[in-house]
Amino acid sequence: MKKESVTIRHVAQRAGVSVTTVSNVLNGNLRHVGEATRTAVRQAMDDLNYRPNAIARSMVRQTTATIGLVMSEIQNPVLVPVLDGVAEVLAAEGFRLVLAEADNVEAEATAIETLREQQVAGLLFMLLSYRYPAEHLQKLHGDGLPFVLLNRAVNDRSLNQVLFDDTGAALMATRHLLGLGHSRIGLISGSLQTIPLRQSAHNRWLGWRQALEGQNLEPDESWIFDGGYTFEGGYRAAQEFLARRKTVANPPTALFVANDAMAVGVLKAVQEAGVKVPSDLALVAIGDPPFAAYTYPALTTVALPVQDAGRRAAHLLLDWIRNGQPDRAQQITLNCSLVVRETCGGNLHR
Amino acid sequence: MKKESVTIRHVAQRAGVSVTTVSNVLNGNLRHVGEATRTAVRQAMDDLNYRPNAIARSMVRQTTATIGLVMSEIQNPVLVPVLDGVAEVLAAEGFRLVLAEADNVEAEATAIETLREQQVAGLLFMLLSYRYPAEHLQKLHGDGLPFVLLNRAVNDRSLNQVLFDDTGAALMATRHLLGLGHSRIGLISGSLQTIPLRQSAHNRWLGWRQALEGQNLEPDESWIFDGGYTFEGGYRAAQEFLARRKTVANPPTALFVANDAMAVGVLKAVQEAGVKVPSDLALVAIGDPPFAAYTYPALTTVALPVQDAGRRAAHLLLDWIRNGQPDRAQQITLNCSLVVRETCGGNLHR
DNA sequence: GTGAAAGCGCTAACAC
DNA sequence: GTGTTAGCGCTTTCAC
Repeated sequence: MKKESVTIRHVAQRAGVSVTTVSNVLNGNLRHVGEATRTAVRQAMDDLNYRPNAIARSMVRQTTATIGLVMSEIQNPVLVPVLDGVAEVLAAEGFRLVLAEADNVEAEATAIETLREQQVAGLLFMLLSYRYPAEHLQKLHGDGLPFVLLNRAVNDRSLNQVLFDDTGAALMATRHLLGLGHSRIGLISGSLQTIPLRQSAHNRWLGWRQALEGQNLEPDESWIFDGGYTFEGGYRAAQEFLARRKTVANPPTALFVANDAMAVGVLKAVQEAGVKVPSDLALVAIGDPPFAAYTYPALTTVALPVQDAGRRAAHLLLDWIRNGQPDRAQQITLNCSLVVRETCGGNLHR
Repeated sequence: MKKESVTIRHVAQRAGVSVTTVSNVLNGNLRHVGEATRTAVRQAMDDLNYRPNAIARSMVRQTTATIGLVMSEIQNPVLVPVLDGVAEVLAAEGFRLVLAEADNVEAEATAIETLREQQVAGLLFMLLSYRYPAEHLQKLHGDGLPFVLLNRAVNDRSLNQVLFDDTGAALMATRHLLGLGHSRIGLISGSLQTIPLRQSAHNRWLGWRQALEGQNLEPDESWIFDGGYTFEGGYRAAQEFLARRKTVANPPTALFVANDAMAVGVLKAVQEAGVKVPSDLALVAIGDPPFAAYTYPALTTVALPVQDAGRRAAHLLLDWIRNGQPDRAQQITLNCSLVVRETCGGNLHR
């Protein structure tokens, strides 16, 4: 990189024009540039192997075409399609994406600071934790920096948010079981008690409750097992469930599992115990990642439009950046859809 | 963002010093700055809520603390831990990460161009395709821009690379089967025939061959089924395998499956067919993602140190950036390790 | 110890 | 249509 870089000035010189002209052809400001001049400039650029310096451009324009993405856990596979969705629209719109991981509030604050120093045009927050403080977001808001929240409800209607309808998804999942004739339905929950707590875990629990109550069934909290959203947690929770199941006359005939990773663990524990799915025990989950169709039996699950969430969030942000702050902040809640596969089987009483 | 931003000049004014002094405390150049001055400046920064402009700094320094990551498929879960490893060391070393997705050669060229316009200090390539042209990489090399290749062997010892020992992993996997007494071992391969072709698919096939040949066994190419590295492909390939298996007197007693995703599909197909793993059919795979321990039965697989690969690549790149181009390019090949779980069972003949 | 000033590569008035 | 020029916010000689 210690090569003398070729600048707009060199191009101008070689083409025998001024820097303004070069700048004009660079930016498509062609009404001011004659045909011949244009080609001459282009030629000179090619000859010199000229590459415009985006840093210098940002410097004078006082803005960048870069947005910062701060995410809580890059490792979480759920977020990968979101990232992909974001990357897709940003690339299409000519924006760059700079990544910052932040697992806790301080790290998040630091990330925001760093990103702002980079003069990002906007910020995207993609986090999973529950009851994450929102003060520094308010500060962003006050500074007029565009940002949108992805999958983190902060109960503030002044913030732009893209959310999954977790409660609705859980409702849908549980109702599917109900519709099949199940009336005793256990819950393998997300991080309800384990740390970090999750917004979605709470909402999915809520959906389960509501579905049961809607049928005048008493949600039996003793059939809730916290699986912490992991394969391992689901496996363990299922083992607990199975142990308790044997001690009781009328155990649940179905399980609502709050995500697909846990469902994989549940499936393993259940199969090891010789319990048959769906005949002995029906299972619904939430998420629908690629593997959901290839478990044995294949998971019936409520699909979350994760990639779409990324796209929507990116569009929301870009709108704000380009057209100024919208009059009202938007809370976009994404709808989910049930994907029926094999883990629920047919009607229980048929 | 249309607020008047507070600059180093404002700080200087408020602290009653020159911009030079402010710059000096900003950069820890404290030998030239008196104690009192320093605190005054710091105070002024706080008061004004000053945030240094990294763009302006890059402008004058003629370099950024940003590295570009160009990856072929963000969606591929295998790459997520790599990304995490990269992000981890870059964050620790004070570098930013800008992401660019590129699924084909032209997209890659464009991504490189964009990233270079952003004046990235270096480039990381994380791609899966096979026989990807390397000319534009040579150009980078000629321009002296630091870059390292992750998981893309280009057979050019002048390039810095971090690679998985795919052949070794396949050898290890197949030998494990051999050691258990299996002598007829089929292969569910990666994208050997499907597009895009994969370097790793070829190498894993090679490892399988070599293991067999090492025991003076003839690798029977008619027991190779291309699963394209996907759940779906693995499932289909296994169905083909099972169909053929029934038509033959001495079918393979084991399968080397070139990655874990396919192994999940294989497991499903096999279970649907009522074939028992490992008693009727043993399975080894490669990868060891989180779900590998939670399939039923749990996958015996050769673990790839993916996160470590990301870290190593990042370090290699940072070294180059900071200490100049190394005398010799490094080809780091990462070792793999067998994780024995349940899909192979015990010795065949015991 | 501290300050004045040049200039990084580019854009955008404004003048011609 | 094209050129001149003044910065964008910062770092960095070089004087004092």
